[in-house]
Formats: sequence, structure tokens, C-alpha cells
Amino acid sequence: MENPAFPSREHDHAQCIENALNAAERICREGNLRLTGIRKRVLEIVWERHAPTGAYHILDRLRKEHGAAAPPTVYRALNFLLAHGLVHKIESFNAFVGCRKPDRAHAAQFLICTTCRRVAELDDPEVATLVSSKAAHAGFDVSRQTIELQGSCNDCACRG
Amino acid sequence: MENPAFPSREHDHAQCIENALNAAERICREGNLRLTGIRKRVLEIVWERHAPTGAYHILDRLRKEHGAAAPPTVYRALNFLLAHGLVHKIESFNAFVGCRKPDRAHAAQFLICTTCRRVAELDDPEVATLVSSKAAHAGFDVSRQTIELQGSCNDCACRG
DNA sequence: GAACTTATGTTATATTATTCCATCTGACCA
DNA sequence: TGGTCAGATGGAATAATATAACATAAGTTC
Repeated sequence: MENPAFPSREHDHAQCIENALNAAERICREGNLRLTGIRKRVLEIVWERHAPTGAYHILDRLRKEHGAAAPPTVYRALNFLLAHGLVHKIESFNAFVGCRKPDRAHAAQFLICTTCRRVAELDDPEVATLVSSKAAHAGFDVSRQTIELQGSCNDCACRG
Repeated sequence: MENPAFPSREHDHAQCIENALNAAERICREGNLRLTGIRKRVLEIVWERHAPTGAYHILDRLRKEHGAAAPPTVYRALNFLLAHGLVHKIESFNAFVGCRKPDRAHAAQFLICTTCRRVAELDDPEVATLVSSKAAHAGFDVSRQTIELQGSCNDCACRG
């Protein structure tokens, strides 16, 4: 292993959250988008963990602090965040994770540890390119890639 | 394009279904598995189209001919078929397609046309290998790959 | 045919997501 | 300064997907 994709157990997670929020603020400012209170709060909740967060978990959290909150509240915020690349949806879990590199468009590959449930994002252009070119070979023009790899992260493998 | 992955518009689809059922019969015979009436019927329904079929669509079909039928009926059959590689789940659609090569284990890549909604299966070992090796580089041991590529098939692109 | 395993029937409920309409807020402009 | 409009939120209802739990039946095996 040369380039660990998962943060260490001791990493400063407050820093992860802060980075994500700063990036979101900047991207919204630059793109003339409104990072409203709800949207920001949903982004924070998603970023509380490196594991996928379900929409109804977010909803429960919002209800505790916000009173009114219904499914559309959450899904609207999530759709905004998805549309602008601030979060990703993990299709095989129907749940959401924060995007580590929201700045540029990218075709991500997700590593999902089935033991600790954490998700890391790979963003390997070689994978994206190979996949697209193989598809093109078969007469298919790829517009969106969903690549989700389940398995075991190094931490969990060592403890296994 | 050298190796079209989607069947032509004029292909003999009855043949697709027959092949799938024959393969299923054989695999179950060889593996000492019971391809019961319900399981076989669900497999047939999934194979009616090359597009992903939802569990509740299958349920509706079963109810018309079978009287009693509830969600567990369908999900149990689907889980059997999934477990033995006779169908695949398209995670990004929460729906199911028949497997074209149920004989050997394989890490498939799915091409999903967003226009006609058909799905083709790529089974490219080079992709599977690259993905696993990139993950390994990041300290991750892949046990299951979910690769779903949305875009446009050749037929739809030509008509677009 | 008794004991056991596997499959199915059935009711209820959990989980995920959207539709629809009303209301509010902020930006822009006359 | 207030009218207008687009975009954002509130909120009820419902749709779509999936599982839990327990009872019954059907097929092996001995």
C-alpha cells in the first residue's frame, strides 16, 4: 500500500468537517449558489462520519434541532448538494457521503469497507478512462460512472 | 465499435429467454439447487426485457397468474437467483436484470442506456483487474465490484 | 412415516423517496 | 419603496422498495 485512502483512526475529524464546509462556502460563492442554513446543516451531518449517512438519519438529526422537518426538506438539500458535487450518493447503500474533492468534476470510485462501513473515494483517472474506453469499444457512450467496491480496509484487515 | 454489447432491435428475444432458462436448469441440476415454479417464473419475467425489472413489477405479474403473492414471494425468489448468479441487481435503479453468463463467477460492468433503458453486461476482466489493483494500492481488498455506467447505446445515439 | 430441511403463504411493518400545493424569502427592477 | 419573480422551504400525503416474523406445506432422508 502506497497511498492510503482511508483516514487514520486518530485523524483530526473536526478538520475534515471544516475543510468540507470551507470548500462548500467557496464553491457556492463562486458559483452564485445559496448555501442556505438547511443545506449547510445537512452537509455538516453528512460529514460527521466517513460512513454513508441515510436520508432519514439526517432527518432525525434535523428534527431534534429544527422542529419542523419532513422528508422533502432533507431530499431537497441532498439534491442540491449532489447537483453541485458536494456529496455523493452510494447507490448500493441508498446513502450519502461527503465529497473530498468537490472542486473539479470527477468520476469517483468508492471503496466501502464492509466491516467498519467507512467509505473512501479513489478518483483514479486511469480507471475512469479504461472503463469509458471499454464501453466505447462496445458502442456505448458513458456519461456517468457508478463504481462502488466493497471489501475490507487495511485497518479492519489487520484487526481481522 | 467492434463488439456490440446490446442485442439488435430485431434479435430473437424468445431465444434469449430460452437460453437463460436452459442455463438456469442446468446450473441448478449441477448444483443440486431447486429451480421451483416461482423461481423459474420470476426468472422468466426478469428476462422479458433487457431493461431492469423492479421487484414490484414482478409482483404485479405474479399476482395476475398466481393469485396469492406478496413481496416476500418475489424477494425470496430474487435472492435465490442473485445468490446463484442467475440475475444481477442494478443498484442505481433498485431493479434486476438477467445474467447473460451465469456459468462462471464474474465481476460484471453494466452499460445502462438512459434513453431506451436497456442494460448490457460487459464482463471485462481487464477492468475488474485494474480496479482491484488500484484499490489494493490504497490498502483495500475488494470482495465485490459494483460498476454501473450510464450513457447512450449506439442505437439511441444514432437516432438521437 | 417420522424427523428434518427447505420453500412458500401471509400479515404487518420498516425504509427510502416523491408529488403536490402553500408559503416565505431574497434579488431585481420600475 | 414596493411590485414582481425566481428560488427555497413548510408540510401533508403517498409512492416505491424491502424486510421481519411466524405459520404452513412440500420435498428428502433414514
